[in-house]
Amino acid sequence: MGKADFSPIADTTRRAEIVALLRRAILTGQLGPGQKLNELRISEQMRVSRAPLREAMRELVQEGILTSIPYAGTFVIEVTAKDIDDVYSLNKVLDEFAIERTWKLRDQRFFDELDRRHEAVKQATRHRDTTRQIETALQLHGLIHEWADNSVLLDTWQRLTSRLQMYFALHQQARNQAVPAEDIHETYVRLLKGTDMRAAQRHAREHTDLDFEELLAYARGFEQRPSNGA
Amino acid sequence: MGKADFSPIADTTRRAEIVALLRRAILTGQLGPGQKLNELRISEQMRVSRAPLREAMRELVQEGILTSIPYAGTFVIEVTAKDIDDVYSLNKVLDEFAIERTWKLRDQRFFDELDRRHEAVKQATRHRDTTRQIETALQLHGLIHEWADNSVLLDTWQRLTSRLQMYFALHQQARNQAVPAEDIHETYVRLLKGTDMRAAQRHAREHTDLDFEELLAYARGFEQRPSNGA
DNA sequence: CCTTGTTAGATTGTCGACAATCTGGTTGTG
DNA sequence: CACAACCAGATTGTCGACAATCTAACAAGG
Repeated sequence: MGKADFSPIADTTRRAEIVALLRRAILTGQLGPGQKLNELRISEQMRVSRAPLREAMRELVQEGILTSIPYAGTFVIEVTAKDIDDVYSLNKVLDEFAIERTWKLRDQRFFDELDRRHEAVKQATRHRDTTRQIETALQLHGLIHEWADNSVLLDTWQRLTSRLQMYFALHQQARNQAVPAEDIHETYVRLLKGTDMRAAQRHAREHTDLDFEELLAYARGFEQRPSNGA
Repeated sequence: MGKADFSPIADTTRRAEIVALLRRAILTGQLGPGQKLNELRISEQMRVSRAPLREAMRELVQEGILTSIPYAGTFVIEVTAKDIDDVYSLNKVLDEFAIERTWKLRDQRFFDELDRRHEAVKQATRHRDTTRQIETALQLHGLIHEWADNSVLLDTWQRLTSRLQMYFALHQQARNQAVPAEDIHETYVRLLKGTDMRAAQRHAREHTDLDFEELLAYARGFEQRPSNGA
């Protein structure tokens, strides 16, 4: 049968592309915390007028990775240890909820997708591609939120993810250390495949395979440090 | 001493005022679900150009009460029973978390504020002011999120609150029934003042004094019903 | 020396006009 | 009648220019 399920076509507005560009620049650390976004300069660089750029910036402000002060400018959010702790602690709660909601909905497609994403992380790890490693790890952890069949939860988690990705990128960028070779997501995946939901939730609450403790310790270091623009 | 701590002055940009106006119009039900927002018409009514209006609309899109389709328009979100259920279930999780975080931070100022907001609800109830009753009830429940000392949690909760307020307004508007005279928040306040945190959390999870069950039943009624604009 | 008033430059906020796109009706054709 | 191509109107997306506001440097006065 001619049954092909098409995905929605791409948003063909400049605004959407600008949002994607800016978000990527921030989440990869090209735009550092506290840095000011000069509208005229950016609009000229992108060959775009200020109108769609400003609209894009409003979106990112609401997304929580930019902050705006009227007549002063729009800046990349500052990162404090408390911010990271706030995001992290809430993230754990959402994880527990997502696991609970996803649990009964797990099927073969879920397990397949879980393996696929897990494999993507392992591949990025082998290639020593730290940026992609962060990205894939977050995608792996995002599966339960996508599967939970709760659009508001997914929305909320994606908002947190933006920040998480930014934090990890900063951390990685500053340390630039060798990535862990072992597979730290092994337990997480195994528990999600198992039959003990409580165990999976406990794992999400207590043991984190996204290495937050180190991230926190690091963040306490650059507290109050002046952020120099690029 | 001349020590007066000033709060930041109000945002004096048109954009901010437009956001407030539009939000109020949506949350009070003046703009119904599915309704299209004609930029030219609204900008003329507000005596404002389309630029700040469009920026304001981007904010509300990210806030989750508007939805935008490129080259087609921006619309007030549709309300389905599932949406309400999604918001409601996530809200309960956030409540539990907020109670946990707030618990150790409770002090006299907290209890005073709790009483103050509780009193505001009772007053609105006495005056049969249903709109204000919704508003004050949500403010009462918001205290634990404000007190939890987690800016991300507060952000998230406020986003959900926008929707909750909209749902309740629709419900109230359609039914237009007499408001309950009894004080349904009595237990909630009492538990928050007590010493048993688990009991307070259980109450948040199991018994809801914001009457969601009825709201849900109602929402299932206008599923798929065409929304006529004003 | 410190404070206050002024001013020039840069940047953000807002405006009105034009371009791109969608919608619905109309027309022509089989 | 069914259907596709086309066209006119309305609406959204984008642009360049102007107005409002902020910042920092400088001068004047105590």
